[in-house]
Amino acid sequence: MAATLKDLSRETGLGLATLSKYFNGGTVREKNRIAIEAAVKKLRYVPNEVARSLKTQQSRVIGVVIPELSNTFITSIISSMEDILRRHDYAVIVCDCRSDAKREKEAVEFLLHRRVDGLINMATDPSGAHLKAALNAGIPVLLVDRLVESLRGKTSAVIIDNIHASLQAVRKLTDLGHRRIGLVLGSPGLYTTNQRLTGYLNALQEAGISPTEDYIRYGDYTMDGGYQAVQALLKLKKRPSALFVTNFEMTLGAMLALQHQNIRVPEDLSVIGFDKLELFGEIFPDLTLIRQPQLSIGREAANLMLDLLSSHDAVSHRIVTLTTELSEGHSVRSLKEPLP
Amino acid sequence: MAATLKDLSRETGLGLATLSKYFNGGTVREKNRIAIEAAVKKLRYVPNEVARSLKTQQSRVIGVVIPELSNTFITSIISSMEDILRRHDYAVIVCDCRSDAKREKEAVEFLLHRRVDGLINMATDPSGAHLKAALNAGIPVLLVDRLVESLRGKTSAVIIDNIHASLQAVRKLTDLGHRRIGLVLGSPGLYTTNQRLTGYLNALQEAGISPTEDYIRYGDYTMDGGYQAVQALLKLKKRPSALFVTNFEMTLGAMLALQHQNIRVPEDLSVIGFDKLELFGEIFPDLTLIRQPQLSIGREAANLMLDLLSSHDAVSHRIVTLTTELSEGHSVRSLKEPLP
DNA sequence: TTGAAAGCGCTAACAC
DNA sequence: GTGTTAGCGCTTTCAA
Repeated sequence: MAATLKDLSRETGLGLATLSKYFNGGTVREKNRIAIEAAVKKLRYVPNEVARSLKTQQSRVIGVVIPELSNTFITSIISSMEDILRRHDYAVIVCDCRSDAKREKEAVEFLLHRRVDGLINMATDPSGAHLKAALNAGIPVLLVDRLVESLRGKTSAVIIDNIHASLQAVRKLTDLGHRRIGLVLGSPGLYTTNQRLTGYLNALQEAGISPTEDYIRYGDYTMDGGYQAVQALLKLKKRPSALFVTNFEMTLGAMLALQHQNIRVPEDLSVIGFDKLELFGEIFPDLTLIRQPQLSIGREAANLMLDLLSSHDAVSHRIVTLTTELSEGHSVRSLKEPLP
Repeated sequence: MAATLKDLSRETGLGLATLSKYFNGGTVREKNRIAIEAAVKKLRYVPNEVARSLKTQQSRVIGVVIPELSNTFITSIISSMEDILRRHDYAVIVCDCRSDAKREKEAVEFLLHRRVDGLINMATDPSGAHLKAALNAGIPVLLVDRLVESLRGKTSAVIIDNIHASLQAVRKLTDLGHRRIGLVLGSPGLYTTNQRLTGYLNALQEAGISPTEDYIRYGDYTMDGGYQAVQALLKLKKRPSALFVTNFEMTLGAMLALQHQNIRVPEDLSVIGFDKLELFGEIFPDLTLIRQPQLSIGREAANLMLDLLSSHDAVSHRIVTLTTELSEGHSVRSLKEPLP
C-alpha cells in the first residue's frame, strides 16, 4: 500500500543509501534532491518509523505510567512533558493504571514489549516491584513526584520537597498563633502523603504543639475527599482554627465545604491550599497557598529523560528536587490580634 | 543486549517457526513448551513488538489527538478508551495539541510516521484539513465528540446529541415559566458550542421567546471562563432568572461565582449544569444537570475503532450518537408559584 | 556523493 | 509439530 524507499529508488533511479541519507539530513546533489522531493510527493511517501526503529534499536517511544488521568496535577505534568518529548521526536504512550499495583505492573510489561526507550513513572506500588523488569532491561527509569525507597540510587527522579512544603505552610500558621491546625492529606501510604505529614509534624514540634489525631484527615486527593474531610473537621467539638489542604482538588472541595457551612475565611478559619493552577485564576484570588511548579516538573522530567537517553554510559542517577513557593493571599489571619 | 528468538532457538535447539508459533498461541509438544519456558526465563526473553509490527504491517498503536489534556471530560473519555484498547493489546499515543490547529496537524503527521493503525480525534481544526493525510493513507479515522462537516460520510464518529441536550435543559426552564435564560457556552466556533447554541435557540423559539444577545456568553469551557461569564450575567440590568451552563468546568466556576455573590439557588436563580462526574459526588447533590455518558463515549469509541480495525473491507462509516440525560435536582424553581 | 549488500527480530509459507 | 527460508522497510558499513 504505502510507498517505501524501494519505490522511491525505482522512481528516482537513486540508490537506497542516497535516499536514506537525504531523509536523515545528509547532503545530496541538488538535482537529486529535486527528484527525490518530486517522487515523495508523487508517491506520497511517508517514512516508516517502525522499520527505522527495528534497525536502529530505538523505538523513540517513552512509556509513561501514572496512577490516574483525571487529576489536574498529573495531566499538567504530562502535558508539558509530552510537549517537549514530541519536539524531540519521541512519542509518549500513556498508561493509566487507576492506582492499581497489578495494572501498573502489566503496564510496565506492556511497554517493555513495545521496546520503549525509557520509562517515566508516578509510582502506585510503593515497593517498586513493577520496575524491576525495566531496570533489568537496562532502560532508563525516571520517577516523578514519588520516590520509591527500594530503588534509592537505582533511578533518577524529579520530585518536590514535600517536607519543606508542609513545613512552610504550617510554620506560617503557627507563627500567626494557631495551635489547632487541621491537615487534609491524600491517600494513606503514598509517598507524598507521608512526606507532607512529616513536614506538618515537624512544624508542630518546632512550635511545641503536640499533634491531635482528629485533626489529621485523609481526603484521597479528590475534590469529594477534601469536601468530606473538612465536613468532618467542622463537626469536631474543638474545631481547628486553621487548615492546611495538600492538593488542588481537595482544596477546591474544602473551599466548597466551607462556603456551604457559611464559614468565613479567614475570620472563622484560616486556610492554606495547594497548587494554584491557571484555571484557579479569578476564583479564589485571595487564597494563601503552596504552589508546586508542575510545568517545571514536566519540563525537568522530559529533559532529564532526554539526558539519560543520550548519555549511554548513564551510571549516575540524579534526583532533581524542586521547591514549592508559599503564595501569600488573605486566607489566613493572626490569632494574636483581635478581629476588628 | 536483549534476547531474541534466535537466542531462544540456540538455547532450546528448536526452530524459529516453532518458537514463533508458541508465542502466538499455537500448539507445541509438552516437553518443548517446558524447554521454551525455561529458556525464556533464563535469557529473560521479551518479545519484540517492533519487529513484529514491521513484519505484520500492524503497529498495534492507536493515535489519539485531543485539544487539551487538562479537561476532565476529555481525560475521562481517554481513560475508558485506553483501558479497553490496551486490553486488546493496542497502545495509545496521546497527543495534546493545545487547541492549536497547526499542532494538531503536526500531531497527525507524527502519528502517521509511526504507522498508527488508527486515529481517534477530538478535532480542533473544524475544517478537518489535518485528517486528509490519514484518510489518504487509508487508516481508520474516528471522530469523538465533535463532527467535522467536510468529512461527513468519510469517517466514523461517536458523539452526543448536543442539540437535544440543550433542548432538554432549556425546555425544562421554559416549562417552569422562565423567559430570561442565560446560556454559558464553550469557545465560539466549536462544533459542540454551535450545536448547544442551536438547541437553546430552538427551545426558546418553541416557547415563543426571542433571544437576548446579552444572555449568551462564551466561557471557553474553563472554570475561570464560567466564573467570569456568570459575573457578567449578574451585572446585567435585567438579570436572567435562569442559567444553563454547558460543561463541567464552567458549571463549577458558575456555582462559585454565585456563592461569592450570595445568589441563592434556586430562590434567586435557577441553574442547570453539565457533566456530573464522580468527583462531583457530595458537593452539589442538588444540582439539576445534563449528564453526558463519558464512560460510554470512551467505550463506544474504543469498540468502534476495534471494529474498524478488524473489518478490512471497512467501507461504511458509522456515526454513533449517544443521548444525554436530564438529572433532576433542586436547583431550578417554577416561576409560576410564589416563593413560600 | 552514490550504490550494493547485509541484517535488525520477527512471521508465514512451505516442505518435511 | 517442526525446521528452513524469504522478506517486512529501513540504516549502515564498505567500495566505487
